[in-house]
Amino acid sequence: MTEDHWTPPAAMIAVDLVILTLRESRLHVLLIERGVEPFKGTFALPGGFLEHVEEDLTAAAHRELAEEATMDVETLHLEHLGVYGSPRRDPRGRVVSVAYLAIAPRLPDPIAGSDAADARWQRADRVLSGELELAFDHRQIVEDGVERARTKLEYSALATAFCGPTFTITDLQRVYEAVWGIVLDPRNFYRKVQKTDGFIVAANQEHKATSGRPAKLFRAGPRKVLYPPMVRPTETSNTRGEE
Amino acid sequence: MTEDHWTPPAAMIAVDLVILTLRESRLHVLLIERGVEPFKGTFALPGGFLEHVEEDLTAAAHRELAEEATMDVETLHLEHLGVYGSPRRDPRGRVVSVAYLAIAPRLPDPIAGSDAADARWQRADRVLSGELELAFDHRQIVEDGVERARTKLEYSALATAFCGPTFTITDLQRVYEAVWGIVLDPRNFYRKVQKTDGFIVAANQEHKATSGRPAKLFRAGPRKVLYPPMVRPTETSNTRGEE
DNA sequence: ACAATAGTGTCTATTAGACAGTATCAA
DNA sequence: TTGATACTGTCTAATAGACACTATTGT
Repeated sequence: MTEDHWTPPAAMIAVDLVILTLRESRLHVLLIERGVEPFKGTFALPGGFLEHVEEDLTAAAHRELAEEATMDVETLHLEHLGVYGSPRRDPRGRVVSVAYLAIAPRLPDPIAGSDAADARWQRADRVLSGELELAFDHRQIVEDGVERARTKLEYSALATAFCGPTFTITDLQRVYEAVWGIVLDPRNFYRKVQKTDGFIVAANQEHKATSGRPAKLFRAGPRKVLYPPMVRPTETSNTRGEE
Repeated sequence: MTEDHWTPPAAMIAVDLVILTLRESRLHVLLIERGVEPFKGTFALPGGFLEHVEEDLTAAAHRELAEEATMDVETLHLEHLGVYGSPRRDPRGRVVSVAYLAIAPRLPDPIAGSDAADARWQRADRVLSGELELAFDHRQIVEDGVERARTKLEYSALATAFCGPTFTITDLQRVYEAVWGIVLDPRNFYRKVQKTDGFIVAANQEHKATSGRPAKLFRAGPRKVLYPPMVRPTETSNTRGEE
């Protein structure tokens, strides 16, 4: 903070959101099809400009999400992901974008809002591979968001945020497998999860119906940080080789 | 990114730097005494406004560091720490600050630059405790930076960045002890560090002179990520109770 | 009965934690 | 020889990884 006698050049502040969820055991990211130039017609992250000088950054993020995807996500926890401020990243001028990451439990199908032609869940791997091109530098932001999620699964209870209010241990295992792109041993996974106090708590004597033996249901426990962490296997025995 | 027909309010972009180092086995942070209003005369993090629309954020960070602290830190790696954008955090108007974290190996005593009355290394614990008050929300930024450093010591080779080009294993242990504020067992520390391939490499047959048995010198190895991580003891046996 | 999913038990190898003594220098 | 710092070895408890079987439901 220096220089009080001249006015430094100002920039527009944008917020962008990386919202991740699981659909059919695959990691998906919420994207909107842009309805206005620039990049009209291509997919982009939900987000937008700070609207007035008094608006808080996270407030702007929540507002944009509601506007563009009509998602009622008051409870959605937004975590700061990074700042993207390369001088030429937006053709309209100097835009510094603050990116947030959120994990969505279930899948309230988004509805396109005012400025977005369409809002959809898209497979994260298609974005990361470049198969689906995004506007601005949003592919990079998605990549950073996915990487953050992978890391946070290790030392935090983030995985439960991918699940609904109640879930089975198998559900939880699917989260790890989808985000990490590997296969885990159910026996070791059960043991590890069960003995990590406060990670998950039994949702008393409730069960679930499919075909096969009913499963016990659990809820997210109070513990947010995992000591010792879940360990990501070391680049071997990757059966379902995603990415 | 929406709204193309009106111009959103712009904000000033600032960069702030948390530079950490070790002096006399204690964690220190680089602060400057502000030479201009607001907060003239109080300490603050080095930093300042983006100067022109084409300037990159990290470029601005490096420039400010050179200007305010006259530190020649081309090689200093700046890591994005966070964004601080509360509407009222700066009395001059809407300022969104991008904070960076860096770890400095040795201690080239800083020289006060143009806008800073003074530039000094200050003990981090005095800042965190509130004993030394900082301008703006800089105490919070320092707190976030220190917490980040603590975490990164666990799963990255960051600790070597606190040391000079060569160092002894004891030097490295002092880094962990100072940042974590605990005491470690030298035997277990030696074993752990030695068997983590690529963490440190021997700087061949060089020694050091003090009083006592000479120590072998090492350099930072190629490994940047530590698997398995160094583990921070669990809140017990904290002999030298810092913080 | 069979299919399908849920759940458990054991053995082994590795690792962290606790702990005490030897080695090498200068004075 | 003493003081001061550098280094090393062992035992034990906890944990991860590998692996196969039993349990409970619907059809």
